[in-house]
Amino acid sequence: MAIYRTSGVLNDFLYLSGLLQLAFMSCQPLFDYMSRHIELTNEERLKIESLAKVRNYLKGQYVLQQGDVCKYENFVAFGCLKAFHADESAQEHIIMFAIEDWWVSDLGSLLNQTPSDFNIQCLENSQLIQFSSQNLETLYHEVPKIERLFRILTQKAFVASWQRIIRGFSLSAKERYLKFRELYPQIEQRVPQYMIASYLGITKEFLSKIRSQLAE
Amino acid sequence: MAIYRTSGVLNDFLYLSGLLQLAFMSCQPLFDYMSRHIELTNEERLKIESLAKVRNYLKGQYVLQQGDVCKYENFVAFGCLKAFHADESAQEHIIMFAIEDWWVSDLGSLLNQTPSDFNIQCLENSQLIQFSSQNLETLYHEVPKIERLFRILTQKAFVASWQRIIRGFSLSAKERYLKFRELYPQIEQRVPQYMIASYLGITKEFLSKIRSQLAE
DNA sequence: TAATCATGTTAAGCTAGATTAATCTCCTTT
DNA sequence: AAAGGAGATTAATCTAGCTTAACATGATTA
Repeated sequence: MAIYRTSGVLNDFLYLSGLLQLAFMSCQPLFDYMSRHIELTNEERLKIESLAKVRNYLKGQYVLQQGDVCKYENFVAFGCLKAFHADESAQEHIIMFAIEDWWVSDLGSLLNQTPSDFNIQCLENSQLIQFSSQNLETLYHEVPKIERLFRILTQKAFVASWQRIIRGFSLSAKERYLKFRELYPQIEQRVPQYMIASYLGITKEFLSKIRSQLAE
Repeated sequence: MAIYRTSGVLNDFLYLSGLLQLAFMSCQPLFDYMSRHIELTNEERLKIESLAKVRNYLKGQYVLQQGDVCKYENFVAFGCLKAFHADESAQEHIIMFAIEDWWVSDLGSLLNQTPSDFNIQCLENSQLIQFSSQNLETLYHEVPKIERLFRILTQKAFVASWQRIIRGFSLSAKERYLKFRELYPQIEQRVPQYMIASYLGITKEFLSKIRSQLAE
């Protein structure tokens, strides 16, 4: 698919920025993020660093494929990804986007070591900070603060997913689109419209219609 | 509304069973439940008991009303409840049912002390074991096992809610109904059809049609 | 006994949103 | 320069599921 291909110029850029990115493969973005929630000692930072794995992905690459067991909980240092489920008729349904400072994984698959329900794919060159479920367990035990942080994060994610379910019930497609723009203005700029349509659970044609109505 | 009213005979029964239930207001159901996940010492049990509040509700009573701040995380010792959101046009959208051994609350409201997005109402006489957010915090600190348990429970709940979102995208109403029966056979027996329709995000008339198709 | 209420069913007509297919605009590649 | 691909738009037609409304049933109440 064309998403894997890039122009010569873009390739040069990617190669270059790839090199640049290699120069900055550290857990710093994660520490910055964490320090907004909890305070970490230097030993704790070292512990976290020893259990994390920093990895770069190119645009189009899959971090997780439906059917595989999810190996990592991923923190996005930079880049943009989508998580999507492909149904029987190969239709893609985007479950979430992830940009800087977001966590993305198939938690069910990671926890139960079962085949994943969905795919995670990079929409831009991305750098992820990865924790295997084993390392995460170790981290929970050795740095209880982190267990606490993850409880809180998961609770927030759970609340957000319930709000999404409520929106799915009680709002029209147009209202859901407006809500999406309100909630995620940064993401709206960064991903193509047809993916937003997929996230909203409507066709790209219908989203286009909604937008033209809004423009009037 | 008639849901509050009951026949004389039923009232007698309720009164009686209310008395009987008063005789058994203990945290035992919660301990039984917890012991399926973690092991508790006697001191820990006492700690939990000291922070919990056992309360009976009659059929029809609200445990939480939309707009109020959610005061408790509720464990269902017995009974049956629904959590539902009422939209602008006063339409009810059932988000979840809760029976024995389920937890039910508006976590977002509880955590952030913000007005709740939805109602929690008893469909049967119910007994809840309640933890205020303060007591829950205390519990997390004094019994770290519990913090761990709640992290795991929340993760599971989060996974379940994502699966529900996926189902909402990729399954037809009929498929969603069949899935519901598969996942929650006990609940199907216990709540009226029109509430199941609401849970599935369809009208009661359409569910009726689906069922008649299935019966053919 | 008659009335009421909760629940469920059936059927006619209606709309939000899907499907299909053609067209357009940028980019990128050759 | 031409061809191709990704993304977006528009319009015609179609359908899953909604709305409305009438009716059935069984339980409860007066």
